[in-house]
Amino acid sequence: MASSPSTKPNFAPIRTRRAFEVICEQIRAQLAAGTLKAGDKLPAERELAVEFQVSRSALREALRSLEVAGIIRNVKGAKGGAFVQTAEPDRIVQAMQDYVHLGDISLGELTEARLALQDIIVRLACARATETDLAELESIAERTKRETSVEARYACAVEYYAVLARATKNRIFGIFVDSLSAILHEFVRGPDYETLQQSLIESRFKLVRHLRARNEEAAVAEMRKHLERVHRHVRKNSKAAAKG
Amino acid sequence: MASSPSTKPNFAPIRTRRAFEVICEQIRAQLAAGTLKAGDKLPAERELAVEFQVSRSALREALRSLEVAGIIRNVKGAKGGAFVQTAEPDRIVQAMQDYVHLGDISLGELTEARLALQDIIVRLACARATETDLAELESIAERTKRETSVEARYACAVEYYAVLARATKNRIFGIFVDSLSAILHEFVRGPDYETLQQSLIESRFKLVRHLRARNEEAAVAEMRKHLERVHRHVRKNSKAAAKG
DNA sequence: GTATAATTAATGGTCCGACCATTATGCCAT
DNA sequence: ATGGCATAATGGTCGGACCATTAATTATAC
Repeated sequence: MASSPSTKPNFAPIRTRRAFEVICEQIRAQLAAGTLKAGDKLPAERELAVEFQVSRSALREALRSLEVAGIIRNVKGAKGGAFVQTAEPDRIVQAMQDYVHLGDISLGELTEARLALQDIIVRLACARATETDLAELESIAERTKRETSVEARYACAVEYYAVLARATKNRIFGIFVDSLSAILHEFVRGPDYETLQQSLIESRFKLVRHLRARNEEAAVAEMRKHLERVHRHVRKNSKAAAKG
Repeated sequence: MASSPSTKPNFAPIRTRRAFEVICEQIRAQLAAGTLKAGDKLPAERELAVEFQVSRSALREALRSLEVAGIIRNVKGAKGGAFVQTAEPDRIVQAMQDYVHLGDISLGELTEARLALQDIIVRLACARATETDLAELESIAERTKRETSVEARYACAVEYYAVLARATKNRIFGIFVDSLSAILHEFVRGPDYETLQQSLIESRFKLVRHLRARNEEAAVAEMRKHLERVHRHVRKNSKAAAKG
């Protein structure tokens, strides 16, 4: 079999395909084809290994890949197994985080992208936000005012942005915003973050008022003013960190 | 050892942390801290296993996770090993693709997001594109005209969008566009795709002219017209596929 | 009869030790 | 020098074992 002489004038791509890759592809294909869907349970590892005619180790590496990709979830014990997951954007967020950590993206790019995105989101939310959305935004802003710890208030801010993104009725924007928020979170610490937080709360109320009035331009302007303040803070901190 | 009675009043968080997860975290931490950076080579699997005091299998599952995440690349043979990768957005794209396949995102959301994104991109590119960028765009459009196969022309289109995104001088937009393009690609097939392609070429030249004139509004309008045509096609195909 | 405890079986997580396939390196013969 | 051959390093795969957790079943106590 190996390198039979002659009759091989084609310079085929060498690419060695590893067993676990092939397995992943087959399972992904079944997903795309709809044969497998969220909630389904794959056979047990030992069974699958027999079916694919590979060792359990190789099969496990495939399952591990799919788990890391957020496609399945492994649960132990009797009646356990690999369950196809419902869509969760977490993995996308982490992929972006990894990408940034690998060093190619500057803080400037991140903040610019966030500003541009938030622009779109505010415009869409202005057109589509239901009264429920608006009420939820207000309630979060109220809660922020009552919270005492920096951490708790930050969590409120994240939630506020998430609800705002949801108000666009387009989940893609939610993913993008989540990713950028998660990455920028690492920069947000600093000595005067607490006083900044305080001053941002009022801005959130203003934004809701503009949204409710369906005043697109005012809402966009408010969000811009808001974000630019945050970003000035972030940039200052990052410079301080670079100096230290 | 099992369930030693009494002396356990602490309600610790249950979460069983698997070995490979801990390993991943440690390596990721070294990445974020800068101790590890692109190009570095990790010790051999057998060595690492000793260092982490785990079996080679567990260690391999960790490496496999990192590889799937695009953080390292495993290369065989002597002088092989796990090398920390330079940033590649491919994984983000695939994460998004997985997310869509898991069924939460509609075609409408995808096209809307793409339209909004391309809006921003055109505006930024209009302000920042260098003559080199513009020349490259033109050259790609020229090449598209000369290509004969549908596939080759599609590849040109992808490249055109990529170069346009690069002209914004912000890589984040490149990632977003790549992701959406990859996903929408699956829908683009269809009987009259070839005639559509033909009619789109002229639009690309027009866009470059608008960009070169720094005429933002005209450029945005041209792109919108362009994309709306593509999306009408895509939507028609997807309906046809749903019917069949 | 019902509630509780012990048993069992299924399953993912881990470990070990072996062998294979690929690759770089150096040595040797030509 | 050049081309081939042995060697060693290294990831990929294998097979089998044991552990930990969990659900179902059975036995026991009341």
